[in-house]
Amino acid sequence: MPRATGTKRAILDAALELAATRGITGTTMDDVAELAHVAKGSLYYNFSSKDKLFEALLEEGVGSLSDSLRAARDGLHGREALVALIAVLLDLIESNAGLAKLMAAEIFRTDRAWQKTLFALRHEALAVFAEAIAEARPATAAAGTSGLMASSVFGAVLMAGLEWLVFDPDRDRDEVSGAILESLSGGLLA
Amino acid sequence: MPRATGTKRAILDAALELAATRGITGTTMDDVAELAHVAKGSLYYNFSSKDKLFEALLEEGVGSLSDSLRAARDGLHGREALVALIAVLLDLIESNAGLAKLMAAEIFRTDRAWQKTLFALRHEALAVFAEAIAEARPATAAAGTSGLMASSVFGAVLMAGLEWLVFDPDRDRDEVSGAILESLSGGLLA
DNA sequence: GTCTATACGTAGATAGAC
DNA sequence: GTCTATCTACGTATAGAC
Repeated sequence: MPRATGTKRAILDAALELAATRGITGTTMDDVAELAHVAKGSLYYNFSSKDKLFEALLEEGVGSLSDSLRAARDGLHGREALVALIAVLLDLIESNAGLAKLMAAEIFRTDRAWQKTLFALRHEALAVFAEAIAEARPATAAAGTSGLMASSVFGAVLMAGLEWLVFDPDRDRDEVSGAILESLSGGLLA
Repeated sequence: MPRATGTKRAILDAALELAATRGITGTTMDDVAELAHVAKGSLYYNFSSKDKLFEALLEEGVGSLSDSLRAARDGLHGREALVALIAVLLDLIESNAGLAKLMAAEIFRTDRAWQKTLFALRHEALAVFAEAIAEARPATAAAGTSGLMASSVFGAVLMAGLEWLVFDPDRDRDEVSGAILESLSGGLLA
């Protein structure tokens, strides 16, 4: 997602890099300022508070996640659409490992200032999966469980993807992709 | 896991309850002392530091997770073993939602004082799944991807389980279980 | 073994020069 | 729009009474 330049960009990038390993609460504004090579005052000029800074960060990151997923699904149907979504999600996790870690850490917290924002974004991203699942399996849609299955699939990709990037980065990407697809293809349980 | 009584128990319970929503860094020793109805001095008498307190908490929680998984798998083979593991994991998440949230938030952080402990415990729990997968699918074992598939399955159950407990608690447990099993049975991709 | 009181460092935030 | 300097509050940890 990092694209534009300027102070805001540098701050957001630094904040993400730090929070990916230390968590948001564990990341200080002094650390962010130092890594971004700006003074702390500039942080508060560009973002009114620490909460707003990280809300902006999550909004940008998770928002673009939904966009990428929608684009990947575009024009595809049934099994094809789901396979494409899984592949793109894994790509996004790989190229935004920091954001993925942050999401994994923050997604189930309910006490945050930006809770509503994150909830809405999370819902948007999962909805893309849920829609694809509902379309592929009308019975699931009727049972009202496509949302749960979307979480299940999303969780499988997220956890396996981060396992790979954090603890086993030398492994080949295709192996990871293959393992996820096999686990979701009934290779284990069918 | 909470079983014994006494000050240590009260402290651990309070710490878990708070950290489940605020995260560990966001939980203060003052808060823990207040909720546990003990003075802050008692915290430091029973645990030498905040880090040690939470290390003990994770060790107890994640350690018992591995034990429960091993017990569930005991005597079962192939598909049966995996279905049992998934069911028990969902049970454990339901009855220890706080710990599950904590795990989700901490599992991919690499800067913690207790990192080695948590890594080992995580590995132990995943190993139970990996062994069951390797046994059920020798081809997977040969390819060396049973660990990745274990993560994938674990992530599916964890994410769907927390989605249920945190955002959709009124839903029936069997629906959740069914959705997870279906997503892992190839209902979507086969 | 648990309490109260306190020391010490640090984090978020602001003021005002440039 | 960015900087330096500073304020204030709070969090971890300790000391010492009971």
